[in-house]
Amino acid sequence: MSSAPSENAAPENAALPPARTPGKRNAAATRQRILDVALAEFAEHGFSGSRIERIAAGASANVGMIYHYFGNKDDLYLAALEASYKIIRDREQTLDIAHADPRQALKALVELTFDFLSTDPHFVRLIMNENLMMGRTAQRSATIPHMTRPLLEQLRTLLARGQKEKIFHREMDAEDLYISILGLCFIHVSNRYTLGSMFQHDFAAPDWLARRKAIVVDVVTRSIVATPAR
Amino acid sequence: MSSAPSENAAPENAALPPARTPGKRNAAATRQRILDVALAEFAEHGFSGSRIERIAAGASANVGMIYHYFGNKDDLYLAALEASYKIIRDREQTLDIAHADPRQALKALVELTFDFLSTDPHFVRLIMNENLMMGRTAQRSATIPHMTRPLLEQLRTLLARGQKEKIFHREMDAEDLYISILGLCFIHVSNRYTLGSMFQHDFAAPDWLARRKAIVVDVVTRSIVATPAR
Amino acid sequence: MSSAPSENAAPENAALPPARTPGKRNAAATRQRILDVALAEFAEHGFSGSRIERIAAGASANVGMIYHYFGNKDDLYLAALEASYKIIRDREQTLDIAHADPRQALKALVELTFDFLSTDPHFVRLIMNENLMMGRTAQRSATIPHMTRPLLEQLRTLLARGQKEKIFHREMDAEDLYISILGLCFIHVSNRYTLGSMFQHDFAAPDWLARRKAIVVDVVTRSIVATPAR
Amino acid sequence: MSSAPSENAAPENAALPPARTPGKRNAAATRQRILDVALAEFAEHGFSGSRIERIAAGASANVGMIYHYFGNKDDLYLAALEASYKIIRDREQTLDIAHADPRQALKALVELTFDFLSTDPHFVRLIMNENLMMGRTAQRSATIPHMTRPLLEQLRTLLARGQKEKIFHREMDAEDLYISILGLCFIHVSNRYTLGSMFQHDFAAPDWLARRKAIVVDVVTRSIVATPAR
DNA sequence: GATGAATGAGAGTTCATTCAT
DNA sequence: CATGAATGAACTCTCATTCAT
Repeated sequence: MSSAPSENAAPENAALPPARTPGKRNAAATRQRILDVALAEFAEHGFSGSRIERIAAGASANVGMIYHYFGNKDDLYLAALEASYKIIRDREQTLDIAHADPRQALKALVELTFDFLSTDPHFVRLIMNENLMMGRTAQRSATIPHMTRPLLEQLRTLLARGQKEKIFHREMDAEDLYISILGLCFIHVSNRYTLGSMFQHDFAAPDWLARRKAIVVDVVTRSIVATPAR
Repeated sequence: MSSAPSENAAPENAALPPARTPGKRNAAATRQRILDVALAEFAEHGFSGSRIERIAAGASANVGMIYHYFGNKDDLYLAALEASYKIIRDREQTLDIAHADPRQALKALVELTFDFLSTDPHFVRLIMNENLMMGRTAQRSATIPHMTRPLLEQLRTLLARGQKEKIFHREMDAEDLYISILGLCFIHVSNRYTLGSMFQHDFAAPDWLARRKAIVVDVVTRSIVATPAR
Repeated sequence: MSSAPSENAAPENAALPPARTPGKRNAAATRQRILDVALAEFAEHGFSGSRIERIAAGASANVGMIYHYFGNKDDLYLAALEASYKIIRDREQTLDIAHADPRQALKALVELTFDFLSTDPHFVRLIMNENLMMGRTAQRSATIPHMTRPLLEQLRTLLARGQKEKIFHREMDAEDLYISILGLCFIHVSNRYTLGSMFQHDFAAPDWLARRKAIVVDVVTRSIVATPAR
Repeated sequence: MSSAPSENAAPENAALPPARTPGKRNAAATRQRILDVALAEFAEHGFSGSRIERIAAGASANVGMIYHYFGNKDDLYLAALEASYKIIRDREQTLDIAHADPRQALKALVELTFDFLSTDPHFVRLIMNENLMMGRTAQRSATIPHMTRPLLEQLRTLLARGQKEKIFHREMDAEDLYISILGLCFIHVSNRYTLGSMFQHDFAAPDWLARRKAIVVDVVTRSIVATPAR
């Protein structure tokens, strides 16, 4: 159920002996379990379709605990959304754009995005749901609006270097490039089921994903590399 | 509110032989009004978030009528989804791919897709919602799974001609091309709000759309046109 | 669907050529069809469980007709109840108690009651339902309260003759005898399903009914025939 | 209102260790109150005619609690039916058939049945309703189908002894005898209102019941006792 | 006479939230 | 900290009844 328990729960549990004090359960751990389950629930059912009671049961907690730790359904959803964003942000930081060949760096960036969106079972669905809700919750968040800052910075650096080196000849904006990458990496996940019923195959199959990833890298690269006059 | 104004509003103004009172005792009109409002409601609130009562009120009907004509909420949603698909399908048929220069035809196709997805206030949201529901309803539909047949045929014809004429040198699959086009035309609509909070501007602004459309056409074109060895 | 179409509908249809005047349907026949279907519906589903729309559909009529002919659901139920009672009353009149040996006459009466209750698919269920509704409708009826008059008269005559002839030595009241007969003839029909789940066989099977009928005749007879001092 | 006052009301008046507020925050008591009221409601109005809201109000609970404890209306009805059966079963176990004179034992059994059916305000109506619903719920029950096992065993024992002692000469089956008893004890309760409107008196009047009980005992006894050749 | 569209009240059921223990 | 009983508002759906045509 948990999308990334190791990264979130691990620090809490690290120093804890397996046997806890009987009367007092581990508060932080309970909170984290609720959050993990909530993230999965909201991703799977959307906001309206998610059930507080199901989250409580899934986290081996009870409804009261959710209200104790998170206030209400809206705020729990906000917390889940932020937690989900944090995962991708942390992932992006692992890239080292600066010291690579721009073309290789671009490839690495696209592949990371493609892999993350294709692999994380919750992120795309949460984003879709949030957009269906017209960004109501993301706007309330103190952290989400800035989430892609680092990625964009990397992209800008990368673009500038490529253009200076005449590898990328076009004056493409980082924003435009980012949106193209996102669109090409997002669609087969977001539209997995409607595409599936159109083309009659599974858009999450590993083989298909591997082939598609190469195509996406190619499409993105072709869109900015300098070409002899055409 | 009406997603199919031509079919609904037109007869009222034109010369109708039976000449009935618009909102009263008119089965077909009532059914259509319900369907139009339901389409908007489901697009705006998703399935769970949509309210039968709100649809009834919006259609100047009452709850009983909805159940009389559509059976239940699920089937009303199915009808709305099918009606929405029908609109884009009809639009696509207006394209004349066969008799144009492949490059121009591709451009026309991309622009039509871009414009439709950017303009229709309901289609993208319905598709997103349907995917969040794991395609549960699209699978039940007798018509939806075949909806992109004609479009794909057009795309295959176009690709074949372009490749024969050596304008398109790549052996790109129609499916792959379609998904790239869809991804590039879909993302700024589907992710309008989360992108908006990242980049702090409105992704539905006409100026931005016009510029972006050109970029998308460019990215798609570059992805398949023959280029001198690179 | 009709519980006794021959007795009720026959006179209406007798003189009618198969082709009716197109514009005007046969009013009396429609009314009768509704009544027949209503009787079956009320017997099958009880008052609350019966559906006006289902009755209309079953009678190949429409809801408006039911209100036109019968006023409302309550009055339709009353009409159905009275129609059902009329059937058993007519049946009882076929007995000729006066000119038979008292013991034979008693047997004939018991068998007639047993057969009617076991055979008519609706009567017992309507009576049960009416009793569950605390006789609310039977009390409103002008005809129902007198329905068993003739039967009781026959029973009184029969008892008096049997006692005068010293065949029936007991001073049993006609009412008491009637209730015993009714109880013994009613229970396997009224409690068909709960008895069925207790004894694991079908209480409407012809074989069982034939055997049981003999037992009931025997029990009733033994209850009133004169016996040497015991 | 309560069908099982011993289990419900007694603890309140007795010395209860936890001593909770009667109507508040007491799961078992709330559940029992709902069940008691539901039993009465279903007996009075039948399944379709019963109202969840009325049951909640009658039990000083709210609608949600009913769904919390019983799932849905169907299952609440099942619980009520089982509870009602349990009452008569327990009552029957109080009889000591084995050590009495067969004739006396038979009399005791008939009188117990007669009294229970005449006295319990709910049982007969629930059985009638269940049969109108074609035993749909009794069949789902794990306990009901076996409910008359013990009674039938008693009856078989009693019959065998009576026949061995030449008091009962007939080879009457226990099932046949049971059905006769049930029919004779059931009819004035099940058909209380239709009989009432026929005979113009109250079939629940104590005087009438006392007289009738003697008759029923007599009819049953005569049906199986050995008689000199007739 | 006949049709079926339309109405409105109310039924069963669900669910976020509160609160006594 | 933790539990789960209790609440009340709302939601989907049904149905007897009316009424324009």
